[in-house]
Amino acid sequence: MNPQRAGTPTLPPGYRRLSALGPLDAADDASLLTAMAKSHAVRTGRELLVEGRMIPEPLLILEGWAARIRLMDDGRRQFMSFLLPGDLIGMCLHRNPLAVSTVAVLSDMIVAPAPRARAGSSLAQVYGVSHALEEAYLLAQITRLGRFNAQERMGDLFLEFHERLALAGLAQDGHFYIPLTQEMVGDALGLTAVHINRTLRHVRTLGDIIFDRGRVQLPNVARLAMRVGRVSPRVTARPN
Amino acid sequence: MNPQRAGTPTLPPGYRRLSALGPLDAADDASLLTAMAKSHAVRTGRELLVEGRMIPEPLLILEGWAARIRLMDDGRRQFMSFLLPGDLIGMCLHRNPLAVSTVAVLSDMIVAPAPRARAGSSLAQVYGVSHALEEAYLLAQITRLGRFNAQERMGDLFLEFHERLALAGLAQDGHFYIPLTQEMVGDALGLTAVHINRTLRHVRTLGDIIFDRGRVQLPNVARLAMRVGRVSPRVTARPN
DNA sequence: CGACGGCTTGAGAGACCTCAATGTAGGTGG
DNA sequence: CCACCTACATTGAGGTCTCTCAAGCCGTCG
Repeated sequence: MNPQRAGTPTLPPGYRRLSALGPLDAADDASLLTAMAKSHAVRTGRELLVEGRMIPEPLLILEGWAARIRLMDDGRRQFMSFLLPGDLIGMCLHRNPLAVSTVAVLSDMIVAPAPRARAGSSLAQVYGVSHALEEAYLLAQITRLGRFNAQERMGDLFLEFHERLALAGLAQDGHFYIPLTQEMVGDALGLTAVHINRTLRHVRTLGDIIFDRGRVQLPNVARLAMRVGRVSPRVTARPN
Repeated sequence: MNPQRAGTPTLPPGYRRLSALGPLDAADDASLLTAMAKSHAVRTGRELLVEGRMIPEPLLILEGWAARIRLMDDGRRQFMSFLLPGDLIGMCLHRNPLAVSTVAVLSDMIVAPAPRARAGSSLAQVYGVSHALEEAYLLAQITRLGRFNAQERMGDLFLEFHERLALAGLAQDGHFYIPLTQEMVGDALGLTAVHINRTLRHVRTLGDIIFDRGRVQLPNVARLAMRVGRVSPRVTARPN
């Protein structure tokens, strides 16, 4: 979708996804590329934000996955949302902000400082769209947990992954990779790892989802979407 | 907390709550009062936003309750969050925004057009804090649905109500009013009305929660918070 | 008075959980 | 190359939480 500049190395998935959200003018595109030059790696298992602590510099994900998680003292764990390439971490509208959730790194990442957007700029517009999408995904997670059964939850979540990864160029033909164990899927869906395993077997026999050691295949995306009644979130009146 | 101006009628709960989030300078306070003069009533059952439709003028709730809800074609319903006096409806950071959820009016409301905040103003700061709190409540809802049992969900939700209503001056001594039926509480907590009823009986015998036709009493807020392990969300480093 | 919405209660069913054992792939050290 | 370890996946048996269906009750309103 975005023609690659001559002489530049391959653009990272995070850039692809962000620029897929809306047109960036030359100045904003330049500041994005400048920020990307200052990118750095973060290793699996680290924490980018800690609940209740000050939020450092906002970040843009270029590669890799993170998740907003909550831990309870008895060991229960809940994944509240996933942060994928192109997503922003720690963008905040007020001063002295505290993180409302911990952000844990799920796979080796490359992140860049998120360039500041001037009010009304094309970058500000893209940030706004990204932010609205993030909220839509939170709402989707709430309905999943509140009113879906195990099978529907899994189908809906994997469809969301497919949709989001496709925007970053990381999914083709219903085929993609997620850095999650069955236990982690359970922590996202409010289910136990054991029940995830049984549900996976079930949806595999249905031909809906094949999940093996991180590799996901959705043989028939449209049929699965129909089956779980999923509607993709739209946040702008005119498609970008 | 906010001394009442001589000659003005009683300030509405929405104003109290909003100004409790942070100091407003004279100019912003004035624009808020101006906006409040243009307030109007909205009746129970109406819809302020419809999922997938354009968002009209942003609103500030002065009195009454609304909820962000999602309906499924088979009749299942999920309340994703509640909007109380002082909350904002339809504030958005990008152009041509579409509503990501329907907003239904739960009790007769009084709403005012939300005054525009200039970047960096005291009002913008308060809006930012309000927005961060709203996100924190969404995250709390996710953990409730994902990892809490019926009793914990109910305790946690009612503690959230208590906390939020207290900011608007609408709760005293663990005693307040919510415009919800048992069925609606069920739709918020991802449970059936029948199970809500049984859970209510249980927590009443424990002395944790008494809920009768909208009136809620929490005889021992601290003990209940301990019992469900609730921590109140904090979104700014220095308390306002 | 009847009708209605909401609340209450019972009995049985189903979805999901817990506990526990076994299997499997990959990594490390001898 | 094999032995071992670890993390993850798989499977079984039994238990619990919550749901479904259904009936009865209560207060309000016409």
